[in-house]
Amino acid sequence: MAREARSPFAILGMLTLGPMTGYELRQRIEQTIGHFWQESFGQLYPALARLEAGGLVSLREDTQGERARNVYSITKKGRAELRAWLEKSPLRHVERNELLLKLFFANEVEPLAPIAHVEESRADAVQRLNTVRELGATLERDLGALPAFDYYWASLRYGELGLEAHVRWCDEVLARLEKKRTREDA
Amino acid sequence: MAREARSPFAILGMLTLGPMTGYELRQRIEQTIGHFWQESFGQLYPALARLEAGGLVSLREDTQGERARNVYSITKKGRAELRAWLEKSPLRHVERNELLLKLFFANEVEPLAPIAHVEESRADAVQRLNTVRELGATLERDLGALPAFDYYWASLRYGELGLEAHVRWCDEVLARLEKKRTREDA
DNA sequence: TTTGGCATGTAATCCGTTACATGATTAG
DNA sequence: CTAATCATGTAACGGATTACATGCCAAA
Repeated sequence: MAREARSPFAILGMLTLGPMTGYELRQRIEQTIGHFWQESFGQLYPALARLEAGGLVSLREDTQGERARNVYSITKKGRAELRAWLEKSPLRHVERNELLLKLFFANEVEPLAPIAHVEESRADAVQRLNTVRELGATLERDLGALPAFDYYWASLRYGELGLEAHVRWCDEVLARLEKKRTREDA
Repeated sequence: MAREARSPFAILGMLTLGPMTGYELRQRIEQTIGHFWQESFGQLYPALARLEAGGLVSLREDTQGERARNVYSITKKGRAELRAWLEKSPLRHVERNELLLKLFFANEVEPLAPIAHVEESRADAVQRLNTVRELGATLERDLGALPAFDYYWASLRYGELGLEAHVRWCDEVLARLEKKRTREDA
């Protein structure tokens, strides 16, 4: 029951980039796919243990640096399972949107509240849009020649187009709500 | 620990539209906010029981129709808590995106797989875009005069702009991946 | 009579965050 | 010396979906 676990596949995917510790996994996930995928230690370490038990990753305990480090690598079996998963169609599921939920029932409160929510959301989106655009420039410069570049580009372009649309939506909604507010104040 | 529960507020919000059974709640949620918010019975019934225990909703057992129906209404206390929640800024959190995850590691598989995923996603978005636009027309005709109309409109407009952006993204990605495929076949 | 809709709920399982707990190394 | 970073884990808690379980009523 429940949804199929996807954290293990995110881990296997990251391990195709090279062997890593759990700690490094968390960092690299944050740096690369962090805009649309996050993992916490509470997920990572137990998931790694299960993957190792299933033979999808192998563990090398690294003691040469004096400090204990558990370095994980993807195995042949792990790579095969990852590929099979990558080829399966992703199932769409409805993302809960708390901002929209608060807006939908906003007639219960003064218009100033939803207006503030949308303004905050807009500011946040503008800021993230800048980050995404900067990241896009760096990525093209540094990794533009890699075969995987098109796929990396796709995820950034998703963020860019999505955030642009979000900002436009905020502007349209704010215009309407301001109009509504002056209308009702009169 | 864990995130604040939001299902109870979705329920309270729906109950501002009138008293309802758990079954009706599920239906009306599906019909109205279903594009960005879903609730299953596994959430609804326990949540309703807790809301009643806390005095945020009141229960009237309806036996006049011979069949047992538990009709819930929002109480004054419930409405006050709903309003307080509606005024608080929604916390943004990163939505996991399985399509992007599969694309990000798509270099592990043949390009045909990610192309198929994006094509499916595009078809799905186009279909939902049609639905949203039809819904928008009906909404304006039927509820255009309500004070809450602007808020209902906002949620539909969100879907419309978001889906348009998504379709555009699919087209851009497909163009790139097709180019990549012919390049690599040569 | 059988299918579909109305209606209520529980159980299993996994998702996911936050807090707790511990300790070594490194840079300022 | 001390703060930040590296590093590994567990515990607690609640969120959320899916499947299971049950049964009535109405319409075809």
